[in-house]
Amino acid sequence: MKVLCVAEKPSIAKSITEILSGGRWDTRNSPHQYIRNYDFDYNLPPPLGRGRSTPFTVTAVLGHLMSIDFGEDHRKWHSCDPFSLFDAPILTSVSKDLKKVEQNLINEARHSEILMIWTDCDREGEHIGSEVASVCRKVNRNIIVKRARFSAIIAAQIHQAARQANDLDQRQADAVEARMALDLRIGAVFTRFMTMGLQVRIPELAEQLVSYGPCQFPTLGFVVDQYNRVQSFVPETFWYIYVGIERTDEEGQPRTVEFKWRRNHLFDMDIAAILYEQCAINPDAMVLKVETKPTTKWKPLPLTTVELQQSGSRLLRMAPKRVLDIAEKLYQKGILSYPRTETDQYDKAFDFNSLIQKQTHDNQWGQYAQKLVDGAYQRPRNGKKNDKAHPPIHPTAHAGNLDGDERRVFELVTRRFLASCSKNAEGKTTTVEINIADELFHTSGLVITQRNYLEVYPYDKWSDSAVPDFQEGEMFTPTIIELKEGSTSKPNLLTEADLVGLMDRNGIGTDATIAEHIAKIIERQYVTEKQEQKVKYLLPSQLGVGLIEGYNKIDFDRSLSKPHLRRETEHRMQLVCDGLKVKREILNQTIDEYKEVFIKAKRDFEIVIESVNEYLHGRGEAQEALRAATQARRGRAGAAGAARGGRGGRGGGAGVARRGRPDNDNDDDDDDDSNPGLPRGGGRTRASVTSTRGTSTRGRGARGGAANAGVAGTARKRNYDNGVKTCDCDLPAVSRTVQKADSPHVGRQFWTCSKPQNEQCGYFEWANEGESISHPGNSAGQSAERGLPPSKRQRPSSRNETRGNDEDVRCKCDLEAKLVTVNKEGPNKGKQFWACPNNPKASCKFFQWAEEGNPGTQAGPSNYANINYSRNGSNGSGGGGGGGECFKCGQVGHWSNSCPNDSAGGGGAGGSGTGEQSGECFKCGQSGHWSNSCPNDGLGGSAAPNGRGRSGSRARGKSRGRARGR
DNA sequence: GCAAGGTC
Repeated sequence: MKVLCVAEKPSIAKSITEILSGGRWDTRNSPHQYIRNYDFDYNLPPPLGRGRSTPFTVTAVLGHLMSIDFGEDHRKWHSCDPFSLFDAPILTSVSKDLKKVEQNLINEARHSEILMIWTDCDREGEHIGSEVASVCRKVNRNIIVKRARFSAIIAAQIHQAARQANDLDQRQADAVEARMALDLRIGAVFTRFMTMGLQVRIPELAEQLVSYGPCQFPTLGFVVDQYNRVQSFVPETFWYIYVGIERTDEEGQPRTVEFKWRRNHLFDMDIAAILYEQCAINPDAMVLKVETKPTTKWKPLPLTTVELQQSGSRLLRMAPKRVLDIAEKLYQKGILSYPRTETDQYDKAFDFNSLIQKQTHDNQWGQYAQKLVDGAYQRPRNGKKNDKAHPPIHPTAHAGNLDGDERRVFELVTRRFLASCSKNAEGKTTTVEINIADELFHTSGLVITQRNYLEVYPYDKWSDSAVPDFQEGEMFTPTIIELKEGSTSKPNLLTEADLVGLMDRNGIGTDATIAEHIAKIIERQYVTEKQEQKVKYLLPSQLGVGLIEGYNKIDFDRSLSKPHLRRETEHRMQLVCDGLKVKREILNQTIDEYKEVFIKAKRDFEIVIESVNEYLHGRGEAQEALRAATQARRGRAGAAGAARGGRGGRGGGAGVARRGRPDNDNDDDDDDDSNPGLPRGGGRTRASVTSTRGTSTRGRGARGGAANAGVAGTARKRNYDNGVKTCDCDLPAVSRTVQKADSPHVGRQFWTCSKPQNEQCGYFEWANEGESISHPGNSAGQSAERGLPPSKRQRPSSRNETRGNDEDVRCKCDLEAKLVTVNKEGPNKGKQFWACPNNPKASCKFFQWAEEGNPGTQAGPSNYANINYSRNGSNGSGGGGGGGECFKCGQVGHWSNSCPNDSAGGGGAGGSGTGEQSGECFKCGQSGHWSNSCPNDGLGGSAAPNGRGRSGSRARGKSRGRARGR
């Protein structure tokens, strides 16, 4: 009896071998240069084994083995209507470059009785396992397939995984298969449609590939949102009292001690002036309090992939993709652990000592490592994430021979590792509070008592700033008392590090692919990089803004440029994993929805074309502003000193801006503890809320919305009378109006997230032209309770299936909660509870024990029939609007998946739809032929747009719809 | 010439 073990990658195959074999194995080459086969005997007990030495072979694949594509008929762009790709057959085959990997499996499986799958313990791993099984079964029908599950490469777990191997989880594999098919179909449909549509209409884009992807577009959406936020920013002037006193410090040097006003600053100059006058008339200061407290600067958490990319981008100024590529190289050289991990906590049995020991030879951090070995070591902090597959990124060896960027990345990872194995930095802060004419001012200083991890981690800045001696009760007269003017500062464009964080928080891409998506939107010329001094920002191109704004003007239920659609796909995959849906259901449901989105996009594509054209050529101020920014960037081409730093003008000189920052804000490090993409100065605004101006309109709400202050949770008009616009947190968005007189967008309204600044999701959207935003004056919270967001009513997701049942269990995201069974040993084992169905990154952490007889537990295919009923009802009550008709027959009152006129089209849903829906040539717009055989080809780009596309395509779309309904 | 996800 022989057991064939297959890991997801060669490194894991080797690690498993080292553990199971006890260090004694033979190795053979495989047909593939990167893969080796390891042979040894292992004592596999019953029931799997016979309790005696069993021949084991361990090998690996290189991730997914198969790839999918359309058949020959549909692979050529001009051979079919993009719409037909929604239903075209998909072929699965082993990729060309992986044929040798397949051959190795075939060779080994022929002579094995058991196939043991050792892929990573996640959905993708389960799918890769199913691919391996299918290849092996082709040559050995009776091979027994077992799945070894392990969450860390440690001996106890690996042995246990082998001995308790069970079955592959077909549901997880199915979920991945659905995701793959959806990504391919949706990506291909929209990419071909957009590319061919724009190429013939806009001469500059004649050669341009205009792709759509469910991750690409939301990524671009974040960049455009932030660009718009910067454009719409309205600086607001504030005033504050500045107090300074000259004192000699401990070294006998004179210095000015600056005191901050407790009120921070006020937006009302009159009140600030009155308070200032009182201080000026009676400037005697009395020291009320001198307080010294211990303070801690926390050491960094263990390093995840996302963190590595962000730190690398911020501290080393490298593109996230480059950081990851280098980490990958170092991993292959054997000096870094696996670099794609979501885990920021170490396993209990992790061997820190020997790893730290390896670094003691380095001439930069060797001494520090030795100190850790000699007793300064402290176990790393635990983060909250664990992918159960890989430990945090850490150095596995010492490397003294690296140079360039490899050296810098290795140094960052190693210093971070050593820092995380150190003690926190400790210090003492002294706060002095004084009173002048009943106004309070304070200053503080820091004395670092133990630098600890800071010694090895220079990326974190924490510096001494001792306060000269003050005594409680002491009286003095300040050297300076001034009324100063300042201004809230403009937000910056996104940096790549910001974007990585936004994508991570919104579940766009995975730790391994986030960087690729960013690189992709740059490659597609949707976004360019803009260097400003030492920081690189992401500036959307005219094409990028034109596309996003164009699509935003089309009234989709779920915008193509927002993260919701991707989140919905994730949610549905989870339903498949949980057995609440089957693959076919979510495929049908999702494809039907996208067909409707496509029909709408096609019908209204003129809006997108106009928007792109406007940004490329239009005379509007917003368009010219963007063109100017793009051209300035090109023209500058790195010219020194041209950049202004991105922040808006501050009225009060250099000192003002610093004064506005939160207390103790000397955290100038790489911690991602705020959302840098949001307008700065918000803390100042909030501080002023507590001022004496309770009835003043200024300063009550967030900046930029002075006229709308307090007008949160506005109801959306048009098609959503009962609904509200939601942000990316799925909370009611708030409206704001651009007021800056010199802004190209002045007077324009936009939607943004209602949360406090440092918690905002990054959502930004211009209100549509002509959209009337009513101001009922209710709070966002009230709105949320009363009205459903439009998505909830119109989206045919699983959320709606049981809508109307009062006993639904919903998580805090308002998603249908998933039922989970406790597997952990203990008194609750076997009990069920409800949890948030979102992926761990987006989870709201909802928890509720399930009770017996809870109707939610019966969710299953039988509920599927309710979808249509529920949807019809909500659709009707929602007022319908232009987008509420079935795409199959064109009638309102039902959706395509329950179309009573289905047979009218003849054939399958896709087949019939294809011919009628959009069967015209892209070049001339006529039906009866495809663009590659267009008889009107000679018309050229200039003739095509005139009239034909603009009025024609829209009118045709509608008439076809009606015709089908007859 | 399309996507996103693995990995090398």
